[in-house]
Amino acid sequence: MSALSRQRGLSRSIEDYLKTIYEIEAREGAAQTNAIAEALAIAPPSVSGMVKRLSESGLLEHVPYRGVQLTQVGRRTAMRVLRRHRILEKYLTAKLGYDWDSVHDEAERLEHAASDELVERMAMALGNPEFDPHGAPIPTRDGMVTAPDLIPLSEVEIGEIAELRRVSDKDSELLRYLRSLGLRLGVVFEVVGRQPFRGPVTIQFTAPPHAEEVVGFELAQSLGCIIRGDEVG
Amino acid sequence: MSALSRQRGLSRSIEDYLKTIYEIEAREGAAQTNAIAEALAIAPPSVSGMVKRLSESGLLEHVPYRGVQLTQVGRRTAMRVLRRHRILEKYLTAKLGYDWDSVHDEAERLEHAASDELVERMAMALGNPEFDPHGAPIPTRDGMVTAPDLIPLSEVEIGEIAELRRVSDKDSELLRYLRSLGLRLGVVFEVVGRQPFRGPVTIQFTAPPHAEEVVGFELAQSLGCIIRGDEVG
DNA sequence: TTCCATTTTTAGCTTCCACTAATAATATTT
DNA sequence: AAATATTATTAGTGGAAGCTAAAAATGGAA
Repeated sequence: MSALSRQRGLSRSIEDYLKTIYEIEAREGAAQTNAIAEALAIAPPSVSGMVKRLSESGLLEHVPYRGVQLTQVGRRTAMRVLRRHRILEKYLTAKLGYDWDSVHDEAERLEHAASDELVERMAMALGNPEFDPHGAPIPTRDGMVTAPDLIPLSEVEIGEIAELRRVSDKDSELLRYLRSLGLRLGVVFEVVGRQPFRGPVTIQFTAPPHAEEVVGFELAQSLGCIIRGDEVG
Repeated sequence: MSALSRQRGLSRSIEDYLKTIYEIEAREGAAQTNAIAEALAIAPPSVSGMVKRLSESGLLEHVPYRGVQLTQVGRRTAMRVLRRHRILEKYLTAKLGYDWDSVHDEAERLEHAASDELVERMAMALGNPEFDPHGAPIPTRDGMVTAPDLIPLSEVEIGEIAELRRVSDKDSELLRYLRSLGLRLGVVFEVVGRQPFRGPVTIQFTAPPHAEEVVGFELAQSLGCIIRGDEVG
């Protein structure tokens, strides 16, 4: 019985690995060593070592040279960390005046120190929110997430009215840029132009002053929207 | 230039050492190895090792076989940690429903993860409180503490009216016991009995229902009071 | 199929920070 | 002053988690 099997005593590192692996797995099916290393900004051999320990303690399964998948236990742990992170982000913005571009780093550190009790108290104080300030769904206490079906802005057709529902929380410079464009969660706009060959998307806000903005294709891919219906021709 | 000289990058361990050394030093003039070890619940040789590293990086001065004193830099750091801890305690009790007996452990972990910015936002949200939930003074941003002059309950004379102003935050069982006696901060009582030879102190609350309680000498030593004036004979 | 690029792993080090066992220095008592 | 008790330090170890350099496995291209 390894040292990992303490009650809540998973190290900061391990929590970070599990959370990261969960995210990569959700995106790509399995998490490869290099992808994990890059996401955590550490060297690949360090990942190999940790993966071995984590699989020995039953948190994930590892097919050498293939990749890694969380076990039930691993996934549940990852969800707990993710819940902590997202509730913290929500609390910090809602109650302590943080902006969506500054909240990630703070939550990143706090998620390893905050007890489940604290996080549940925060959730309570917030009225059990379903989404964090970037639109990411907050897992429930029993580890369920239900992400609404969103469409990347890059795939919204010309003439459609869409609402911004989700952005990535990772890059704070990008988040500041989005805010400067008026792209906050819940904002509604019409797609008025789309250049071919992965070209930029032009949008026009439906609310006055109906500003028009141009968004690069890559960025547009990362913006999750729902369609609000077509404009009346 | 050692690894310690990073911006805010003092490890959790180091922050704990500095805070603990500050507290012992405040109580006893200098912090001895064994006292530090006991306070941190680690073995004395571990302290010897860390003390060497800390003194090499200028955070404290060490006279072998004598003890340890913080330098200016070390003291300032300790005060920052202490400020973080106490504001966190205050915030958690004031805003998130924690009790004075459960708040210490949570703050103990968060104090190493919370940024100064977060702590200042909390302080702001609280109206810049001067005391934590146990009556300990919160250091200012520039590292000043002014502790009011308190008298241990064990030294309050019979017939004097006193107000409870400070308790230790370390032992949560004890804090629950105090609460069960009605001994909260700000409560006012008269000392109606004092047994000699370090015997118990009997108090009677001035507020209805004027309950009488008996407090052991050791406990009475740890309760900080201010005298509110004598009873009118 | 053979070769090359990519991806992963092994081997071997380093730092941090704890531990135990043994030793040394200081303080106290006789 | 000698003997004892207390206190602190050295010496050596261990685990967690990172690193680099070198080797190995895999998969795609020639």
